[in-house]
Amino acid sequence: MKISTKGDYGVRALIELALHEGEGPVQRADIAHRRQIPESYLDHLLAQLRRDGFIRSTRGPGGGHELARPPAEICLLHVLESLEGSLAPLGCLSDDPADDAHDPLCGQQWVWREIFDEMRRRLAAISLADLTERERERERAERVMAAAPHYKI
Amino acid sequence: MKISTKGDYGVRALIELALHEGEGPVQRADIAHRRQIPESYLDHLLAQLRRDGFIRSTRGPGGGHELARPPAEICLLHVLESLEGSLAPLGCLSDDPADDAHDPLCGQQWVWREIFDEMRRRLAAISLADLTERERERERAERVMAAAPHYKI
DNA sequence: AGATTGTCGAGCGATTTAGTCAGCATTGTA
DNA sequence: TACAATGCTGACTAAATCGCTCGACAATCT
Repeated sequence: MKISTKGDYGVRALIELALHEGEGPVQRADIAHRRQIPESYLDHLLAQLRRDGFIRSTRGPGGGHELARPPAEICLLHVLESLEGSLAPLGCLSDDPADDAHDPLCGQQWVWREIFDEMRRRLAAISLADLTERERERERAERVMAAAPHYKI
Repeated sequence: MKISTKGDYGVRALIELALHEGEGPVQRADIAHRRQIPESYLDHLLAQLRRDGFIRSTRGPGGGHELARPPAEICLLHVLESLEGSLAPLGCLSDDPADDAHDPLCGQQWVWREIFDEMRRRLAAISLADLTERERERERAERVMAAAPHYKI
């Protein structure tokens, strides 16, 4: 019942791209270092995000990755589904044909249907812009803390 | 992000016990056959359910398993948490010390906190009695279908 | 004593997770 | 044109988890 590192790393990477929007492509190595993601693993996540149209990539010197759409038009649900596959807690609730729609708890499907729908609604309501805003706040707070160490908890 | 067969099988087993409440202990083999659960696997699930006080078991001829509490006082949340461990989608939201409370998406913890709470609320509101009632209805419907085959979809 | 039940822990094959790595493709710059 | 900087791809792997089996043991009834 856990979200994997794929979802985590992927979202972190997108936040990094959103923070530097309009400044040209950001390189794989920079994303990896700044967000603490294994560089060669990040490759695969970026590839997936590109396949699903969240980012654009350019090769060669000065190349890198950038958002393909404004952060406000990218929602957490779609990003996670791209990286993790369907988030359905039961195979039989999933659209994804990779889940072999016929095992656990299908008898209690009705219980999970609502829970799953509610979860999707909430995740769909959160955009990359929201996440980025929070992130900026967090960084601001961190800088204040660093400047006045005696206020630390 | 999936519920495993443990939760599934465990709930099915408890429903079976609830359906035969007051008729003395039900044997492992009977539960397994009637609910289509591998017998030797069921062992471990029953052991866990006993450790957590959902069922009582008696050995020897005529022994078996029975509910330790009335079905209305057993909720789906607790059963699943017993069998699956914490249902928290992030380690950092879990009470369970088995989850090493410090990896994925902790930066987006606030997103998941609410989703998780809502899920728990809903699962806590469903009792074994509710599940059993649904099951009885399902069986009734099945019998009607069997008696009048030409009504089948 | 012996049959019938539950209890417990070791082990095992398959799958998934979380990566690494080597080699190729593309593109800017000199 | 050469070459350096970047991204792209697929094969590989180590470790964890899942779903289960098995064998030995413990309790209890007749």
